[in-house]
Amino acid sequence: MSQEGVGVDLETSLGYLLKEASSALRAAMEKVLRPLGMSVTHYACLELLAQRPGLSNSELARGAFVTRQTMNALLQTLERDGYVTRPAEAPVGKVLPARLTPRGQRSLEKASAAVRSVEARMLAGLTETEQSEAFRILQSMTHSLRGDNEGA
Amino acid sequence: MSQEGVGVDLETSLGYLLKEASSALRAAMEKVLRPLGMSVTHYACLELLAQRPGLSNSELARGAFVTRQTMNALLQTLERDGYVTRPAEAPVGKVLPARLTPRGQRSLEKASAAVRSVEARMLAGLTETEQSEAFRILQSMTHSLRGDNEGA
DNA sequence: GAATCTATGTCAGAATACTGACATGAGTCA
DNA sequence: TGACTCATGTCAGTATTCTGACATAGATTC
Repeated sequence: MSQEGVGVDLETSLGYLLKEASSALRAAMEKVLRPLGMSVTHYACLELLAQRPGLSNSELARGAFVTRQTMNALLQTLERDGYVTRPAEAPVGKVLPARLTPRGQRSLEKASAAVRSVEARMLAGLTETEQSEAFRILQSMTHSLRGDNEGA
Repeated sequence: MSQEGVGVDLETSLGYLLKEASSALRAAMEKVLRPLGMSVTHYACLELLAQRPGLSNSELARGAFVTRQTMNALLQTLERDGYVTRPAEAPVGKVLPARLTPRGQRSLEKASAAVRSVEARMLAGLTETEQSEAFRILQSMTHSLRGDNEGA
C-alpha cells in the first residue's frame, strides 16, 4: 500500500466507480455462494428460471450476461445433475424451454437467501430515496450505453 | 424474444441493475478498444500507469480488479512488446515499479479518448446533480459490500 | 536477534467464458 | 411457393482469468 492520494482521475470516474461497485458485488456473491458449491452464473441461471419458468437457453444467456454457448454448457451440466429439465424435443421451432426440478428449487432457496442478504448489505447505507435514484440512474446509464435513444 | 413483462423481481433488483449497467459499460468499452487491438484489462493497466507511474504489479492488479497473476502475465506481454518497463532488480524488497514507455503512452492516448467518449455517452442522460448522486451512491455500495463500516 | 506474519513476484495447472462455425426452424416478402 | 433473413441449439477450438503453490523480502512481536 504505497501512496494513497496521488490518484488523479480514476477516483472521480463514474465508469471506474461502476466497475468497482460491480466487482465488489461479484466478490461478495462469490463468497457466499462458494460454500453452497455454486458460481454466480450458476445462481443467475437458477434464479432466472425460478422467476420465469420456461426460459430458453438463449434467453437465459442474455439474462445472465454470458454467451449462449456458455449458458448451454452450464445447462447441460445442470440437466445432468438433475437441477433443470428440458424437453427432448422442441414444442415449437428449436427453442427448448427449461424448468427447475424440485431439486433445483431446493438448491436455489439457500442461495437466493444468501444473495438477498448480500444485496441488503449493499443497500444498508442508502435511504429509500437514494435507492430510487440509484434505480433510475443505473437504468439511464444502461440505456445510454446501449444506444436505446437512437431512432426514437 | 418471447415474453417481456412477465419479469418479476430481477427488474427491480439494484444488484441486477448494477450488473446490467456494468456489463453494458464493459461491452461498450470492448467495442471501441477492439479496433485498437486492446482489451479492457490491457487498457486499465496502461491508464493506471499513466496516472500513477511506478505502480507495482500487485497494485495494478487491485486497480484493475484482477488477480496479481493475471496482471503479471499481462505485464510480461506489455514489457515484451515495449509498452511498459520494469527494472531488472527491485529497488527495495521484491516490488518492481512499472512505467509506461513513450510507445505505451502513445498507445494509450487513442484508447483513453475512446473510453472517455464511452463514459460521456453513459452520462449523457444525467444531470450534474444526478452524477453527483451516482458518485455517492456507488461509493456507499462499494464500502458497504467490503465491510468498511466494521470496527469504526 | 529470532520467530512470526504479511505481501510480493512468479510458475504451473484448472476452470471459465469467448469466438467461429454449422445445420435447422420460423417469419418475411415478393 | 421460393428466396431471404434472423434466431436458435450445439460442437469445436481458443483465449482469458482464476486457484494453488513456492520462495523471498519487509514489518511486527517478543
